[in-house]
Amino acid sequence: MATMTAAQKRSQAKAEYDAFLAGCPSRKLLDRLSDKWVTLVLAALGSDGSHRFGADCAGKPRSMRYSELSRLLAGVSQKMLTQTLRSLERDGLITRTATPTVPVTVSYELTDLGLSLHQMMRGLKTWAETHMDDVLANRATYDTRDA
Amino acid sequence: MATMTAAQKRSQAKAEYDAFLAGCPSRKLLDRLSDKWVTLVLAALGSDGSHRFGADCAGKPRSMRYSELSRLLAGVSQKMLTQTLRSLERDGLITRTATPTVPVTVSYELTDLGLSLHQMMRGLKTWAETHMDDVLANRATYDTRDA
DNA sequence: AGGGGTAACTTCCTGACGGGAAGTAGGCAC
DNA sequence: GTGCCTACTTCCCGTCAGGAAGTTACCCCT
Repeated sequence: MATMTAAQKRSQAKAEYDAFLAGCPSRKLLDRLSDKWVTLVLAALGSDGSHRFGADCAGKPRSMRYSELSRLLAGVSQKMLTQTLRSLERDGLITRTATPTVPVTVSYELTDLGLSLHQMMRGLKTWAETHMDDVLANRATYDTRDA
Repeated sequence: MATMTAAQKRSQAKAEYDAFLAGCPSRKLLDRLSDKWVTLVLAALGSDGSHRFGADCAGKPRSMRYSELSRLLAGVSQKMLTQTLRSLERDGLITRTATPTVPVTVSYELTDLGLSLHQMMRGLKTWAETHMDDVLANRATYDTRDA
């Protein structure tokens, strides 16, 4: 067991996990990742704060406070934000750091694992933003095809 | 409008759509894409049928029948599969082709737009399968940290 | 000719889950 | 002491997903 190299373990994992199967753990993981808040939280933590000015900078991850995330991810309920952050922490994708300041301050940051996933998520978010027009056009065509 | 180059249109779209905003159309699109069945359907249609033998071949998209998808995506209900396929068709990501054979045969295939999204989805599915062990390890640590 | 079979849905019911809003802890400023 | 701040937690309720049964349309078999 301990005699396997990382590469061996990786190839074995690749062979054993199949997200198409319902019972597979990786399927459950994929279900978890396929969550709108997960996508947005990862996209938020991965981009630097100046996404509005410089677009999505692929640079170093940034730690954000709970309230910052709450503000950036417009429309997220506090319950879902907490829940999403907890599950991401549990899965080792982000770290939670509580500093005992006046009112306790909590900051979240991507781990290396989370950073690797962030690449995917950022791509997904970017895809949605760039191909929005195509999708909208297709919808218009579809809706008028047979009224 | 028609005088803009594709690059110009793209940069404009990039500037206008921001998936972090709740009201933005791209946010709604991202929500739609962040669906476990969407991810799996796209992953299925993009991979050739021999994913079990040759893993996820990045080759040409493959048309699949309703029943094939239903079988491959273990656990999907017929209702959700139909619903997912309909919305993907509406958004121009897949095409639906009904051939009037004995019992009508319906096949689905990725469009070019869908194929570009498929790259993302395949990456996501692969990520889930390859990093499953890391996540599992992190969960074990988290759960035993404070019982 | 009538019963059975098949593909691709559609409908109905019910339980789980997400959103909204209100409540909690606890330390400091006034 | 009263109030406020952050970061949650709890409660309620509407919506939505899952499961199973029903539907349509056609052909085959007897």
